[in-house]
Amino acid sequence: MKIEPELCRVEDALGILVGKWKPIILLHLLKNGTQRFSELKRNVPGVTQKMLTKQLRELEDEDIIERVVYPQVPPKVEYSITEYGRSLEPILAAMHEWGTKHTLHKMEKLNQGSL
Amino acid sequence: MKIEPELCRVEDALGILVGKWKPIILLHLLKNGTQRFSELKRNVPGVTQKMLTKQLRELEDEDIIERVVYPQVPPKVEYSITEYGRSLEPILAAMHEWGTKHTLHKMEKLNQGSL
DNA sequence: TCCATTAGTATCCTTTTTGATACTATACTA
DNA sequence: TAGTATAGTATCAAAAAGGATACTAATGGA
Repeated sequence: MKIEPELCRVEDALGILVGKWKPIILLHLLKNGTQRFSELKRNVPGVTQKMLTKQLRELEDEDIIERVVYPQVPPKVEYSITEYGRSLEPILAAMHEWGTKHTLHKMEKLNQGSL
Repeated sequence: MKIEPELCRVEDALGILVGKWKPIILLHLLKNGTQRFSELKRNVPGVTQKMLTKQLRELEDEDIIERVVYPQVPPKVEYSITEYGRSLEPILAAMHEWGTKHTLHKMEKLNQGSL
């Protein structure tokens, strides 16, 4: 690898993905396309309104997702991945793949421990 | 992408990389090979002993790095990436690449704002 | 004898992140 | 007229992460 630690930009990508609910939010938007706030809330089990709002705002601030407000009552707000946000997909896919292997790796380790 | 949000293992990979000093520690070990504790401390500017120890322990617990203690005084402890830990390299590389583009993206955005 | 060296711990403190809960506006419906 | 629905805020509390500082053991060297 030729990443010079001094010029490292890993943190930039990491910073965007870090947040208890961000990966799952992104996966839902990538998989299902545009979603309303309430749909996301249903799809992200356990998240509170406050946290969902916060994570969405942070992703929006980084241009990863787009927020569209319809001027009506009750409110309607739709969220979707931006073109730019879609560029995170390979990273998410790589992490998912690695994570899957890592889960196995840890299970093997546990089994060894019990022999 | 075919990651089902319900079966998502992104968090596993993310969890291992998250920690204020972990990426830079990993990059140094990947680039320079085995390093002593004191070398890492020099190479990771700003880190305290406590944090360096903590992050190293966490990486060790996940089998990403290996710790070898030499029974001598003053102590000598060497850290190195494991084979397994090396499998994170593509992810780090992808994040670095993305992060580099993201830095540019943000600069463009700032410039637009000042027009 | 005193000091430096190394790889840590121990303690206390601050900051950041996350969570629980209650509250809001406004239109539509029963 | 009371209740429902939506996308939030506000406030307070708890937990997690990070940081500052001081301390330790044992050896070699001045």
